[in-house]
Amino acid sequence: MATGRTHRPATRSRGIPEATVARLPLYLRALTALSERSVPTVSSEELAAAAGVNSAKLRKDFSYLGSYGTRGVGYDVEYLVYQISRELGLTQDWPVVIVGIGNLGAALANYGGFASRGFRVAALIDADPAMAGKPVAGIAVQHTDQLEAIIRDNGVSIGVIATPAGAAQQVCDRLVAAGVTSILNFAPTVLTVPDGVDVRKVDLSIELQILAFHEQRKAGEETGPETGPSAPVAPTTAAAAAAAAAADRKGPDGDVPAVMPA
Amino acid sequence: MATGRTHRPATRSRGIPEATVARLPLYLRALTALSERSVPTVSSEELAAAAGVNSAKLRKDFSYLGSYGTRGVGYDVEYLVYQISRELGLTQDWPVVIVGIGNLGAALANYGGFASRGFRVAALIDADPAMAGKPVAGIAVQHTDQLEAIIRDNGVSIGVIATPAGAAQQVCDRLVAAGVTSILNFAPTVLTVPDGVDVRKVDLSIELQILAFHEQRKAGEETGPETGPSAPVAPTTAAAAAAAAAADRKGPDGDVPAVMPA
DNA sequence: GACTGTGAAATTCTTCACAGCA
DNA sequence: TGCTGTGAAGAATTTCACAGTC
Repeated sequence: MATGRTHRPATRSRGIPEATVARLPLYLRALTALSERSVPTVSSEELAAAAGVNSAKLRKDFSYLGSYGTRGVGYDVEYLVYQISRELGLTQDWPVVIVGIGNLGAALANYGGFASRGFRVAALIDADPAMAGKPVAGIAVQHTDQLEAIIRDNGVSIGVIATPAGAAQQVCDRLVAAGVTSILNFAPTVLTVPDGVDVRKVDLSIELQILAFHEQRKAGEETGPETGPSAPVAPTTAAAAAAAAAADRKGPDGDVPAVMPA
Repeated sequence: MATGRTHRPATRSRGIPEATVARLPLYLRALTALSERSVPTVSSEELAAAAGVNSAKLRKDFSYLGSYGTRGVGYDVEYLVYQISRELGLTQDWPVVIVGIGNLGAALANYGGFASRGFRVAALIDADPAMAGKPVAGIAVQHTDQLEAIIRDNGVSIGVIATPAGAAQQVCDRLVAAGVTSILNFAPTVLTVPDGVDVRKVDLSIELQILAFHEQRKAGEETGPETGPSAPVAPTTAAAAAAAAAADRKGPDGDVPAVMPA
């Protein structure tokens, strides 16, 4: 994912496997739900069911964090919430900026889960001058010109990119230059970043395509190969490709005005 | 993921690894961009760079599809676009319904990548009677009452859930009962589905938490353990947990009832 | 007796390195 | 010569199964 070097020093220091890290938020969510219901302890079996994984995997995952359970009893919910939160770095406050306030950016700004789990929306940034000053989710949108100042003034290290694909790399470069070292990318583009910067991407179109693959397979099993569940279309390859590429250029929000050549 | 049996009978030929399937959309996107620029052929090295993977992996991935390249030359762009599209089931038309037309649902409806890559938004569905009839992305929102009829009339097999977490399982059950067999879930909940139904989830909060984990580690490497990049907060564990759980219940869009101030 | 923690086996995924073909 | 296709090695992840502890 990163660049050049011998991959990343990555999951080395504490030795928590990446796959485990990716599941910790899942466990945390299930645990907070239990905590809310004042459930004092859970077994690996119960918690695993709530998190949608199997219990052996969960126990193995927790074993990387330490021995936080009690044999014959289970895990103390509150204690485990704390330990996982700490491990994930959620006991501190992470200021986040969202760049590109189209439909998606607005949805993200309004997303309750942001504000409450250690993340604070420090600023909303858009390239459209007409957006400047408008309140979205109670926060006034600021112009892209302010990007570097906002990052530095707020000590922002996490940036969310919800711009059209065409603007994403440029925005990314500016974020990184200003000091951001983690990026969540919603634009359908591969971002190039220097070593030491983490990028995670969320791509709606990709997820749907993966579903389509499995869906097609199901259909094929029932009715034989090459049979679709609905009106088969078979568009001209070139035309479809062009349309898809054009759509990508519009960005996650379609043609909604967002950040553009600043 | 699905059946209790020995998983898939692995119908001889088609043994494409899941990891490979997940990358095909990435290759497809890079290829469509090349196709648009009328580039006739690419080497594995070039295409891999464009897709953000390494070339050995790409060649291995393609080897599961067949031998579509030419030694000493590379891959024919158009041909590969077609082959991957076919493999992913994108040469047919997939009607999709989006349930939950809040900020996020509206963003999804407006997402250009949906419409152009084999997916067609067949309907937008919301539980709020006030939303019924309102046009979002050019499509009139329909009430949840119509869900089953819509699914059946349109032969929908893929559903997108963008409702609050509390409604997600119920919506999921109805979708599945009506015939949907693939679900893309944006609600921060684990969905339970019968065998044969695929669920993929997209969770903004989880992605951010994973970034925070790595971010924390970076900070720790520089300045020693337990040092934050910003104002450390250390909230009461129980309070934080309750707040987080409460936020989840509000759903991906927070508590905003409907479409943004368009 | 119940349930965790964990070596070891099994499986999946990635990378290497080179044979083989245009 | 240049680049694909792929066995084989290596790494990561998942699962098994059971010893250990409360």
